[in-house]
Amino acid sequence: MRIGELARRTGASERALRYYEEQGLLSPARLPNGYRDYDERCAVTVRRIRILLSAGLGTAAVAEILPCVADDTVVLAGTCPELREGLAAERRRIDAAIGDLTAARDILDSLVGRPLYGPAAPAA
DNA sequence: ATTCTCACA
DNA sequence: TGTGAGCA
Repeated sequence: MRIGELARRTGASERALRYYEEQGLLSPARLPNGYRDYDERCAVTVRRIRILLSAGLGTAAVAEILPCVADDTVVLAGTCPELREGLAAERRRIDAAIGDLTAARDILDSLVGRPLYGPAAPAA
C-alpha cells in the first residue's frame, strides 16, 4: 500500500509517516515510480510507534525499543535487558517531572488563595 | 488524483 | 509537524 492508505489506516499523517522513516523507524520499499510501498507489517509498526511516542519517548528510544516488541503490543523488556535500565530511568524522569509540576501547581494554588497583587502590600 | 522532496510569514 | 511549492 502507498502512504495515503497507511495514513488512513493508522491515523498518522503522511508527514509523520515520512518523518518516522527519516528517523529510521520504518523502511518501506520503493515502487519504480519512487512512491513508498508499505506492507502490512508497517501498519502494525506504525501503531506501536504511536503508542511509544504517546508515552513520551523520543524517536531514538522508539528505534531501540521497536525491535524488542513481540507480535502483540507488549514490550518484552526481558528480551532486551539493556532497555530495562533505560526505561526505568525514563520512568524516574517522569516521576521527577510530576514532582516539579505538583510543586508548580501548589505555588499557583497558594497565589490564588493569598494574592500577591491587588492593594499595595504593606512596606516590608 | 497522488506522491515526492524541500523549505519556512 | 503543518503547510505550500513545483514536479512526475
